[in-house]
Amino acid sequence: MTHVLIADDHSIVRLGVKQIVCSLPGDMHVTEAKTFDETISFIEIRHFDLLILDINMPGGNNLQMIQAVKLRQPDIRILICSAYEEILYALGYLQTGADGYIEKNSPDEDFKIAVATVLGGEKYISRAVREQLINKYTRQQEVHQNPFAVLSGREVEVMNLLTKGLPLIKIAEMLHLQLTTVSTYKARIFEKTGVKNVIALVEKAHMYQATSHVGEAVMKV
Amino acid sequence: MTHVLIADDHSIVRLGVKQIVCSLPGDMHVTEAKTFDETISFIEIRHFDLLILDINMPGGNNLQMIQAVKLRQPDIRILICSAYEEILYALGYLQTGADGYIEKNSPDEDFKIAVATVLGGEKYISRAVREQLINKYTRQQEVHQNPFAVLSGREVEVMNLLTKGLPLIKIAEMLHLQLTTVSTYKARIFEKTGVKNVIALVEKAHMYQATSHVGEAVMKV
DNA sequence: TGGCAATGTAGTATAACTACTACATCACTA
DNA sequence: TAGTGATGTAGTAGTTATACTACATTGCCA
Repeated sequence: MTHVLIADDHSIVRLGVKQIVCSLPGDMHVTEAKTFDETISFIEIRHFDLLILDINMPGGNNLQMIQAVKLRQPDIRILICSAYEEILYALGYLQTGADGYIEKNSPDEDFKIAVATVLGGEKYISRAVREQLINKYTRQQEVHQNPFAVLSGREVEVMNLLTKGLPLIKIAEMLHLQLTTVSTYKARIFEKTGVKNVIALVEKAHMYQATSHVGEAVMKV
Repeated sequence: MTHVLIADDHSIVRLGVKQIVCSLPGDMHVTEAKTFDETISFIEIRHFDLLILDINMPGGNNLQMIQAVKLRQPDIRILICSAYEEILYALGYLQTGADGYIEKNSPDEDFKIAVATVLGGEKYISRAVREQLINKYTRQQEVHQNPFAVLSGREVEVMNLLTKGLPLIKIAEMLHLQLTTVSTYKARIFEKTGVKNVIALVEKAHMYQATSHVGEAVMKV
């Protein structure tokens, strides 16, 4: 008997995932959780083989969720299921201890493969993420999965002000720089972190706030 | 034979919805669309009794979708299915021509009731929205602490695009408005919600999206 | 140790955005 | 029913941001 816990705040999504899970060979027993707190409660009282976790649910949404789960059941498999653009976040989650990461808009077939793979004890990595991984390793040195680690000191300063919603002109004043200089930093930050607008930047910052070196970089200013 | 078209960009959601639909009595025939364009294509070539529409899908996301659909099949029923906090937007959609509005995180039972109700030719209104309607008519006494409740339909549309980080110029194109018009909405949204920049807006939106259950609990007091 | 990439800085031209104002509808209220 | 406020829409003029380019400095590695 395989015990699967599906954690997603959308019941319709749970239903879909449940169907995927039940379509797989083996005797599946599915439990559903609507919030992260609920998820933790279940994990504390029962054993599960697999947790399929929506990272965008109330009370959750960051890397710490993985640790919170693994702390209670170190041998549980975790398949992250998310609406986010996979390639941006997958590596971070995988490194923190997740066993797979799949986007909600993946085809059913991929979903089945993901669940089966993770249940089988292997990591599930979609082709896109696999390529990203390879790129990371063929590049120099250790995997900085944290995109903020590559920012320079000045860039970090600007980023911190940007993510507060301050206009460039104010930032320029504060740092005693020309507007255009700040603009250049902004462009470089966007490029390095792979985002297209401040909102995405803020979201990305949220994702990495748990593990980032950004705080340190700010301190040394 | 009842023909149902499910429009959602997440296949897992389509799967869930399909299961709900097929669990209902009657001979159900389900078609799936992944984008709004695809939805329109289907509607142009075949007749459907019911469209279950995710308002947050690529190429869609505004009130005009309803009209685009009704223009082609005036007698089609439309059930809006959304991840948004229902109570904020439902009335606007219902007024534009939708026959029902259900949140993705509603219990399966409610989902079934919604589909059945709309198929039966009636409007589906959840209790929360019903209460909102009543409140609207029995005058507004208790303050909506939700700052988004005071936004007009158009403002909500603009807000949703803004919080995705889209530049005004794109929003203007999408909604077929002048840039300056969008700018006006933006200013009004900022004023009504009491924020000074998009980032604060996004944060505020997150806040009120995460507390939806709490909100309901408050209402029945 | 010479070279190259990363960093800090900024200008010019252009594009995007905001502030302020305006006006027509519509719904509702005194 | 006239008046008032909310809504949908947009223009003008001025402000702010971007793209692209440039250049000096620094650190590091071959």
